Amino acid sequence: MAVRQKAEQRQQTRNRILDAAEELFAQRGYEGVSVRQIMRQAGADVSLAYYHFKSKRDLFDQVMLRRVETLNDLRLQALEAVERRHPDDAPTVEEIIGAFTSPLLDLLATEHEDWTHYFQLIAQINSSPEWGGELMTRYFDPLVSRFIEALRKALPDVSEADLYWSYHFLSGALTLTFAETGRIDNLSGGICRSSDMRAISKRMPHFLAAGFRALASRD
Amino acid sequence: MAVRQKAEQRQQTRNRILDAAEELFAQRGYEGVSVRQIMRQAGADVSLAYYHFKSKRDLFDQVMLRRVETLNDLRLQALEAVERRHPDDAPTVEEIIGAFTSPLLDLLATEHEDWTHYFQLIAQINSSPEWGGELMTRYFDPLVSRFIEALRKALPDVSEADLYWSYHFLSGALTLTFAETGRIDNLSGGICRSSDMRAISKRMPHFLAAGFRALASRD
DNA sequence: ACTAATATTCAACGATCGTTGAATATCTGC
DNA sequence: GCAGATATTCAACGATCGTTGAATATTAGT
Repeated sequence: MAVRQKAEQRQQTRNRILDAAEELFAQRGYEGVSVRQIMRQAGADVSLAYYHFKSKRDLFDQVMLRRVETLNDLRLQALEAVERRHPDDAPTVEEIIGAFTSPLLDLLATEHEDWTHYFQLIAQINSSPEWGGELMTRYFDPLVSRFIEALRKALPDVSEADLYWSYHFLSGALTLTFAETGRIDNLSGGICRSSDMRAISKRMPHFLAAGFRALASRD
Repeated sequence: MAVRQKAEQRQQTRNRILDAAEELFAQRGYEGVSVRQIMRQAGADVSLAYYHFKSKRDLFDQVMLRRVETLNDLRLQALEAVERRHPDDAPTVEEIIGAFTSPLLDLLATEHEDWTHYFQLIAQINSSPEWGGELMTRYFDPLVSRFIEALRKALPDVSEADLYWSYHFLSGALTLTFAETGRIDNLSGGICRSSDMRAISKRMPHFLAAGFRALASRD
């Protein structure tokens, strides 16, 4: 009974390792975690990591790759849904930014355990001089270019430089928010909570869209 | 001749170690750098690190502390200068945000080598779940609260939650921008450069001030 | 049932880690 | 110029690092 136990369990073990690596990398960074700590958390022997992955760096890359396609697909679908609702005119900046951010909020709302560490990891990579420039470009550039194209249509008079800088500010606000460091909890004395996704979705698109428009409509 | 050579050289060596640590921590993070690598770059023996500092962690803390007071002072002075120009009414949001950001731009313009690694380091800490919440609070909370107080006066109808979330988005945009990861250079195909402080100072305060106002004037 | 393939464990490698105590060089105060 | 303080070097500690090869357990194909 139970045909193909081996292939099933292979993926199961592989995912257990990826889960442990994702969580620990997100908490302490790539260099702050050892393969031994990852495998201890995964409940398996150290050398099993090198049976399933080529190296520590390869394990890290697979952690990144595992979810990036799902995320990019959801974002692209959200953008296309918004564009479908505007067959003649262009969508608003809010709608486009909403399509960029709401998949993250939805994933956290429905599958929080699975995605929270992944977003924290991306946040750290994004602001790291060593990894940020290259890795973010590699994984997200096509999708981001697609969103920037949509934003260009929504803001016909914006200059290219203003457009890219606006996106850069968006990216910073977004990644820090999803890093959930607890900073805003401390600073606000409990008024705001890092994990309050409803509070974020009510505010972030408005805040950022206003910024885009402010730069686009400058003299 | 040369009275007090020893005391002078003590500070000189100490600063050489701090410089090396600052640069390497900024590039690869706390765990990504060894004390040996730091001392190699500083051109001194490993054990000298433990003569000048208690531990690796203490060295890291001193790297943080060395510049934080200067930075906070400059920001506070900039804010007070803005407020002095408005004896009766409140300063604008742009002016307040300018006081928060322009000291960073000025330091990079005049003493780039000294400060660029420090800002990169802060950017990484800010979006790290392990360090971000606590360290940023410890070093910057009093100053940030002072700025938020000024912003509250400039936006009399804003809710507390909107105010703190707005600052959070500002903080994300600010730290990613000063992380200078080269991401925007890649994404924009060279149109924008991470190191172009003039481009940043022309855009960031406008962008962020518009965001603050958008949240403050919501129904 | 037997064999080949796959999955997992065991033991160890050389390298590097943070840290320390003792020895040595250099300067200061008298 | 000498004694004591200060700064720097040398050598080493046990622990942990990433990684590997060989041995063992488990499953798959026939």
